[in-house]
Amino acid sequence: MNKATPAAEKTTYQNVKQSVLRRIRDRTWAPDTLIPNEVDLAREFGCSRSTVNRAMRELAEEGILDRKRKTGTRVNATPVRNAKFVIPLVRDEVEATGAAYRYALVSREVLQAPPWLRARLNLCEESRVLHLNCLHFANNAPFQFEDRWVNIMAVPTVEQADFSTLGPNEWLLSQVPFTDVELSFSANAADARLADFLALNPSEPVFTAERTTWLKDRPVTFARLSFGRGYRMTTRY
Amino acid sequence: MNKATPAAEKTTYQNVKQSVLRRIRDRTWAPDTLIPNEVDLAREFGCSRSTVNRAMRELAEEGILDRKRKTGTRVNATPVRNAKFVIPLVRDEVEATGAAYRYALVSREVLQAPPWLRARLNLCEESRVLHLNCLHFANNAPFQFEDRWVNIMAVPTVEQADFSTLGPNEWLLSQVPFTDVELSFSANAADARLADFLALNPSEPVFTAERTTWLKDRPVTFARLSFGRGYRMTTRY
DNA sequence: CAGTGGTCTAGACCACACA
DNA sequence: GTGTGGTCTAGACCACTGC
Repeated sequence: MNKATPAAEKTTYQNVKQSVLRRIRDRTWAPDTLIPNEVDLAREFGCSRSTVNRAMRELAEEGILDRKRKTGTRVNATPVRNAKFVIPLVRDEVEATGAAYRYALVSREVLQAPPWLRARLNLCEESRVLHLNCLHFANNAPFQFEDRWVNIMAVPTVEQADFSTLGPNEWLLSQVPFTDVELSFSANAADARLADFLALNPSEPVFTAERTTWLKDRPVTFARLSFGRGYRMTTRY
Repeated sequence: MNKATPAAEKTTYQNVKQSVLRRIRDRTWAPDTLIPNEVDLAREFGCSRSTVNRAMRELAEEGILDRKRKTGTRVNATPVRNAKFVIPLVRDEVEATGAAYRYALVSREVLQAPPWLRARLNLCEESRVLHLNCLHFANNAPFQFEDRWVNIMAVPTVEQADFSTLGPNEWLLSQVPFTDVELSFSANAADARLADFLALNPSEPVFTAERTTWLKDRPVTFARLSFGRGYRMTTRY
């Protein structure tokens, strides 16, 4: 095979994406412009329609283009960019920084679901829940405080589980499937207990994540994760 | 045409995704299991390999599966789920709640880039930047304070732009292309100025987003967006 | 080397949305 | 009706990677 005389390279969907992005950037196709249809683009780029389709579909998923049947494809004027965040296990997040991960169980109790939780998870009045408080450390400094509630009816085996060495998040992930997740981030002031656990000053700001998961309309668990001082969640795209 | 006797439906990639997810949930394919290859799955599902491929590719993108050539496709033991956040314009975010959006320019000045900004954006010493402070209101209550810095060398026309009625974010989006974005969220305490602008108590926690954008290695702008009391960023998947 | 996923093709039919 | 994107197919070649 003669590598010095390469055959005409095929146009890939990546090529098409790059070309389209270039035209958008250099304003060949300004915002709100209607761009040619897939058949024409395929002819122009010298590739099949499927290749163009994949390129355009991905650009639409990324929020760059807006596609509609019959109307055609338009350059999105306000690129409502989708930021993707990777939500790792605490253990992985800590170890990724090179720090040693340590987990500790703070408390564990089974009780009737309190009203606020019943409302949030849509539980009936006599629902029993497992309530856990845990701490996750990075190099022995508190990294995350986990306040977790598990719906026992949805996960009966949770009552027998031993959470003294393995965190509930890892346990649940390996034991319980889920279909839906709601994730919410906010900034809150540390109360006395939280300040204590995370070694913060009272009312210091705390980055908070709340996660609720369901298995087909059945609530499984609610967790409030409070992060230590200086935590940032970062992404690039 | 007899609709009562529908032809055998074709298997779609959505069907395949659902089937695969079901098998993962009911532990037919437990975590870490190696699942059949695309050719076998196509035969089993009665569809073409391309259809299976698309289903599996999307599940891998979503973090459910882990795919490797030669090795095959494995069920991800720790579903490092990718959470997608839609990052809209402030205007759209406010108006989506039904509130009236209002924008106000607080201050505007051209100056030498301060050292911290030079370091952050990798600017040379004599770089000039436009510094803007803006407020975004929802029903006349402060919603977001925007502290923005624009690299004039990257966007020369910004010096002539009028930001008294249109926010810099909207202006930049419509005027300047970009290739890379870094986005970072954190919780911070309000300083006196911020408390003033956002009608907060001093040192109250503030949800903060910082966004830096580049156009091919050339830094374009850095913005720190501080949100008013009670702000949440939420997503479902 | 051989098995797996990654991609391209050419053609086909369909679903939607606008006129 | 008609034009657009959405998807499926059957087959092909390629690229990576573990043996």
